[in-house]
Amino acid sequence: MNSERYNFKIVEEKWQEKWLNSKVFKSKIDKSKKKFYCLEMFPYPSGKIHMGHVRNYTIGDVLSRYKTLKGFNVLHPMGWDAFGMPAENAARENNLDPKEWTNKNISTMKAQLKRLGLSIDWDREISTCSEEYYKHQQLFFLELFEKGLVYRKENYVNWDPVDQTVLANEQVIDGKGWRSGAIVERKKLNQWFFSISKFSQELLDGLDKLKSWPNKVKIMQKNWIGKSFGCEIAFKTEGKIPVKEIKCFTTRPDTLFGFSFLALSVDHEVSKYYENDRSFQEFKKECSKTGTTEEAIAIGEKIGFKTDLVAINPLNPTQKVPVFFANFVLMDYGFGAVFGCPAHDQRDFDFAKKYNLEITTVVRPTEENDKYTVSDEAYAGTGVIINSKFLNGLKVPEESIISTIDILEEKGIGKKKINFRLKDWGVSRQRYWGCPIPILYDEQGNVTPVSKENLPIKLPDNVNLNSKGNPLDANSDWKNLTINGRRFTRETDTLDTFVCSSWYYLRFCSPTESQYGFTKDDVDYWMPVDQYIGGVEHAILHLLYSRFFLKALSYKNDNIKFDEPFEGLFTQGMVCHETYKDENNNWLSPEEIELKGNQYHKKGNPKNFVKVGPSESMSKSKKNVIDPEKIMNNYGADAVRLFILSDSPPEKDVQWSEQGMVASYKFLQKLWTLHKKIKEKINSKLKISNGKSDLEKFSNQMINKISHNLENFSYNVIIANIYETYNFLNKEIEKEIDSESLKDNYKKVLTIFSPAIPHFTSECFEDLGVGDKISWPTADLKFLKEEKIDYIIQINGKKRAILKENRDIDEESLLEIVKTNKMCEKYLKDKSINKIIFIKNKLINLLLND
RNA sequence: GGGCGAAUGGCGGAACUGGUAGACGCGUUGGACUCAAAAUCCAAUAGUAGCAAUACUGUGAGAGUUCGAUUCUCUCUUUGCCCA
Repeated sequence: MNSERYNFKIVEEKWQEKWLNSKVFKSKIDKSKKKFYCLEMFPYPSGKIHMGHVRNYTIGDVLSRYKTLKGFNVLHPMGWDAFGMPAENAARENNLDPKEWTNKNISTMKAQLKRLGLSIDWDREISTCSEEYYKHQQLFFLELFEKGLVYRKENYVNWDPVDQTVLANEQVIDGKGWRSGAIVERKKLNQWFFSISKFSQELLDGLDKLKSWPNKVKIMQKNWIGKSFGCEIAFKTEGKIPVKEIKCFTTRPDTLFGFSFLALSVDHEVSKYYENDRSFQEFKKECSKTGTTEEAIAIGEKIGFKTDLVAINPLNPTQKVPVFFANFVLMDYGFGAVFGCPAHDQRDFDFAKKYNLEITTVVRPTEENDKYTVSDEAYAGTGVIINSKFLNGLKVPEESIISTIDILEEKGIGKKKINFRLKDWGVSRQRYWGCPIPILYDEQGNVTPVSKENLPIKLPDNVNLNSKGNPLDANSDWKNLTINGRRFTRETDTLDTFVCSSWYYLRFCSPTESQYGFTKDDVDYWMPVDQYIGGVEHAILHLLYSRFFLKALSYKNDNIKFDEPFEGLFTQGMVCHETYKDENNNWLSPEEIELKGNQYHKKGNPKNFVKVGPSESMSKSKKNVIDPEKIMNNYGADAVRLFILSDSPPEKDVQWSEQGMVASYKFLQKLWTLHKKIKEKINSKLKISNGKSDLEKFSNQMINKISHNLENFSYNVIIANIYETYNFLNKEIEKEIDSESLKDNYKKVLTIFSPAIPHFTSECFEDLGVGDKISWPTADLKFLKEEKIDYIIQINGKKRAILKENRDIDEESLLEIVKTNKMCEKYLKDKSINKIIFIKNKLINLLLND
């Protein structure tokens, strides 16, 4: 027997070079072919790739290769999300240039991705930190500015005092900065905003059209947009200060008779009467300690500052309640004012308890009796309205809210209103390593957009990153300029990196176009992305921003003929690994431990036992990472691809297992041995004509299975199918087989294996000398139908036998066979058949009279 | 607290529209080869009873629909994710 080992090092390198040199993955517009745009979320060039990338890009690669074989014109590009804070931080720590640091990482990671054997059109590579990319982004900014979709406003932001930057809400975790861990403060700054909220309704409606998106993601976006139906109410006020009316938005106008206070944001215009009030200023300071996230507000203690005003209940004018400033009211929700109904809102309840305010129950749960009152906690459920005069008896919520709004509208007190939770997107970042905002300020501080012919506004080189705050602001050479004798200063904030990733999918269509970010022709052909693949952690922001950005670009622009960027979305699960700690609770990496018996201990230290923790997403901080490069060096790219696909469905988390990895590696060795045997048989030129052979039947069924599983992203099952095929062929090869038939079917088998293990199958094709121009085989239907079928024989619903009989056998004939069958006889003896359930080509169920 | 999902052998997981539960892999056990080990190959592997054929039980728990439920409906438990 041929004992030649499969040398993945030589084979993989050889094919990767071939693919690269002959540009097999280069994509061109070809209107005679159906296109398929496969896009994976592009990586941040942090240094080297991690297993999450391996998984993400392997999934996309399998799909791209499959679609190519199916005859689609496939666009499968890759680029770099190259702006962002880590470059700046790393550069500062090591006294490097962020650009150099980033480019070095890009070249390392690019080599690693090539090493994985991805079918990427590298001619379309883009990097968001290149001028060639961001100059278009600056133009888009100006375009949106002209359309009135960009504006500047002073706003409270989450301020990270350590990183000296503004954080987005999602960058604040438990009131702390996501990177620095510093307690986040509230600070007022002038910021640029994109009017995403203008598109709230459209973004919501668009979700219905996204048929191939996971429902989960659509629901998350829907909740994020947060459409609520309610009512705007104007409360009359009285008091020492000259405020006569305060407007509120509420979703629960039906609880107006439970009104016991009015709460204002500290930024509400009423606050101007308290500017010189020292205790108010202190209160305000206290409020700024709470973050601005909804969660921080919900968890934090509710505090208030009583004003000199009282508000009058519009439905009950004799009732006058105090007006507070409160830390749980945000200026950008509704009108920065809410009415408090403690009995039916927990937050209001906590507040009322603290300040000893009245708590009037106005909703009674249906199952409770007349004596029901709210006592220990607020009741926010369904029921009927009580203690509310003319509202009494209304069903909550289906009747009560609408009826109350009608009454309020009739009386001219309130107005029906729809409110969205989605807030405008603050895009200013006080950072160096980002896309400069193309805006100038004259000496009076007036905003002047940079004229388009002066783009790009390039980031200056050689900045001092060790200055406090924004390095661009400290760089006066760059910041100050004179145009026609007039002095200007540049906007020194840069754009949120989410802006860069909000349109990169368009850029891939026209990666070298210099006039505009993309051309109509390119985008008309390639867009939308047919399949987008990435982590579920981007379910809300990145995907919502991308959807918005396309809407903003097509706003007042008829050139863009599609309104959603991503037709299909697939979110893959994380790669997990067990975690290890030593006796002192320090994290240990898998390389620092070894197994003796069934107990792990520290390498070279058998007495230092290791505590094994749960399997968690690989992260540097927990040291449970496996370096893909090492793994690829040890086992090869195909083996890694095989393993990363095999163990779990792609949408679920997968556990990294060294044993599983080794098994995949060994499998390819076995497959190579089988290949050699098959080659030998093919070359033997044996001729046997025996009609439909088992081999033909099997390979056709397998084509059907693998095609089906590929369409459904059941990639783990495909790997099982590959193993099954091996098991079958390994037995079959011991028999006498017709050489032509073997060759023909084996080629098909290699083809359907090829999306998963492309180097290996390319080598096999070459080794056989059968050429590499292959296309996806179609299963011949005549082989899918077995002429003998396993019929399930049930008696009283219990399986009693399986009989192999002819296809399409009728009920009577099958019944006769069953009656005379040894296995079934004993059950039928002395019984009569009451009813027969017969499912053609499946089963027969005999119900007996007992 | 709300929303969405999940629960199948020792483990990861299969099972098309209700119709053979446990494909495939890992692990484990036994065997072959070897002076020995590794590697490789072969076999067994849900549980219980039995020498066996076989029988019974079994897809988180409990009910329901059905000739038949891992699959559909309801209640509960545990758990994950997102929002709060």
